[in-house]
Amino acid sequence: MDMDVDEPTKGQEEKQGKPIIVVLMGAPGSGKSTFCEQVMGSSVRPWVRVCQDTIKNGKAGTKAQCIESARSALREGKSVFIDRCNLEKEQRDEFVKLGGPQVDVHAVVLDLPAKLCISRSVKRTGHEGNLQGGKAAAVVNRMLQKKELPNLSEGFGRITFCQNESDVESAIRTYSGLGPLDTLPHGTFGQKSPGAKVQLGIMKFLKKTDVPTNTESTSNKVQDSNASQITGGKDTVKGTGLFTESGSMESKKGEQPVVGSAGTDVSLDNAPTLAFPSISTADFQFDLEKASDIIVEKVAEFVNKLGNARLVLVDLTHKSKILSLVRAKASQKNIDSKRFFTFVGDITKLHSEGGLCCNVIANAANWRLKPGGGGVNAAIFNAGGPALEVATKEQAKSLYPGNAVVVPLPSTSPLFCREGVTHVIHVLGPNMNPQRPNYLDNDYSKGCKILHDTYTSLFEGFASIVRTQKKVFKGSFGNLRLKLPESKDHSESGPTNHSTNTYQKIKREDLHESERNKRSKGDQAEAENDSDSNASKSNLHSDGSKNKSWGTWAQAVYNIAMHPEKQRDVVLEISDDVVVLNDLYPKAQKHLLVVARHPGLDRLADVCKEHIQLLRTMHAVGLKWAEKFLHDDSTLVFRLGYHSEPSMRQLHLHVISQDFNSAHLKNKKHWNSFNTAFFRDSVDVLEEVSSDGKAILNDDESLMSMELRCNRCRSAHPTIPKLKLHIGRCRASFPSTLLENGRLVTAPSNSSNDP
DNA sequence: GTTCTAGAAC
DNA sequence: GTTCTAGAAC
Repeated sequence: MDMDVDEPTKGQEEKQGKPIIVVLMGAPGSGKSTFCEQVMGSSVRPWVRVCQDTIKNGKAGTKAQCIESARSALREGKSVFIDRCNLEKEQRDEFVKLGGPQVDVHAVVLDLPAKLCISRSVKRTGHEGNLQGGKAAAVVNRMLQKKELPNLSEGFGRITFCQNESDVESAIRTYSGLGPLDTLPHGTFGQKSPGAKVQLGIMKFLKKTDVPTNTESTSNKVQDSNASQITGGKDTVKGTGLFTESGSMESKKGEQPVVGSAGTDVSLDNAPTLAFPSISTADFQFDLEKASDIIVEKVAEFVNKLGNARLVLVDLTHKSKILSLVRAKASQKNIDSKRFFTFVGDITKLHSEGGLCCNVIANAANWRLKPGGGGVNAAIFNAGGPALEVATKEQAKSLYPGNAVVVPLPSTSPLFCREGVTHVIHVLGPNMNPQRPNYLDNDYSKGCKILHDTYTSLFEGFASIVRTQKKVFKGSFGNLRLKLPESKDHSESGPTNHSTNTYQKIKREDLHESERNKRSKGDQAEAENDSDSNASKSNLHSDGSKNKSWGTWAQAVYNIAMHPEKQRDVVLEISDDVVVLNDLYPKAQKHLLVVARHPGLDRLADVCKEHIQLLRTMHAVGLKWAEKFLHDDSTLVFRLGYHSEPSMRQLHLHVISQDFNSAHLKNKKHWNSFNTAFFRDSVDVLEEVSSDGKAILNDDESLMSMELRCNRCRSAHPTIPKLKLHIGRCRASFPSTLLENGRLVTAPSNSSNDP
């Protein structure tokens, strides 16, 4: 149903592979050039950066020059970044006009805090626009006053708003990941409050200093300062009537100086807030009394370290036993109810349905960090969408009980747009449910320790987010004198350095870099000694239409053919025309290669009439070896032939026994490359080349994904292991086509030798 | 060509 | 939870 709608457009777009023109918008210092560099540095799509600051031989040029340069790049099928401020609609109009049915127009808005842009502009020394020093602040300020945020009606197919570093990173990832034919969904992404002049993230902090003059209605204010429980949901309107359950706290809290604290409440309502479910007490069946003790103990430990940040324990129902236990114990411990309280509502809809702003939510995850499984985990992954899944994968692949992983939420996630959630912290608590992994078998001494660790990891993860946000804010608005209390511990460098990230893998590319350099140097040295060194870089087919470059790994057979004396241990036979060697990864009991030594003959496609004698020699040599093996084991059956499109450079004839009994035969391609039309029997190739001057090639990729059929009885098998099981037993005779024309090579008196 | 690994399929 | 495939890395 969905497919019917999606398929036609998708198909069209894939065929066309439309270039994209991305109009970047942002003040100097907003990171436009960095954005381009980062995408272009890792993208496989051809990108051109059109930068007005450098367009005239490295010097600043005109808008017209940019338009012309963009137009010509698009004509060549390249995608284009327009790297200039483009803050006003009029400045963008002509770039938008470059779009059309053949070109997709996107906007990426780097709407970062003004102070951040200014401080970057001031600091930079080698900026291409030469906007440095004190002038920068004035220029940036003036430009931002004229700022007109784009909208789709201007002609953009897609607009991405980035309001902080993590938005920018997410947008970079999105564009870096685009292959040459990929397209992105249309629409507006990442805009939090359309038309808002002040950014949400800043409002959060401005509130506190703003209070005296702030007349804005605080529609989100749901909290009575005496209350320890707040209820979400539209029907359960906020009011003192709700708080009857917390009567025991009221008397105690009443002693606190709450009068005149309304302003503080407003600021707290916008303070960094972590909403978390009770860990391990639902599906993992952890004892509620013990769990509530631990929650309260950990909250008491952290709540004062977090400045004005808040912790909120969330459950779905008023009847929640864990909520009432925790409320009671928190009240006994005199925990500040403004900084910690319980809340009834859906943790994925705290803002939209409960009116509670939480920038961080915790997830009671599973150890694989995968969606599903029901409960909070399923709900959060559902609400977070694919963006959460992807972002999670980037941080960690699994989680041990007691640990947490902080995941910055991309702006494309609905949780980000709708609920204002910037981070999800996955935690895995101890499990007391025998049906679930890591069952602790009622060992509560272990269980309690793990639950302690879980909350410690969770709250530390949250603390690191708070610290990072504070740092960004201080860096850009230091002159506003924030009233956020300092936290004691500055040793952690931020959420991405959180201890649980040890699961992250070091990129393989980095490890291989030096190795790769060594090898390519070696190849070069070798190529220089060869008369046909060009062939190693690009290779022209006989029809002249097709170029292919061979990877380093694909040169091994070629190297042996050219210098067999260097690799005597693998070579079985050397003549002027051929070398014979055992396939390094034989796909059957006997599997040889007869390799042509003729330079420039990379593959069957390169073969023409003049090579017929060479092909006959190769066939004769292959046959000789097959017969030798048959002499030792008459039950073997051989086939001689070529791959239509080989993986290894240099024409080679496979001599392979038809048992395919080998641990190296592992996948569909291995099987199908020897058992479909992709494999060209040597006898047929000889006929074709002598009559037509060239061999027929069946190099269609689809042959490699054909169903797996037995080479004798032609029965189909679902997997390689099952196929191998079958061919180990199948004694059916070979198909008639193989029995004709000498395609199969058997022992001379094979049948009479059978017992 | 292989190895590695995520994730689909069972 | 395990087996198997497929895609990307070299």
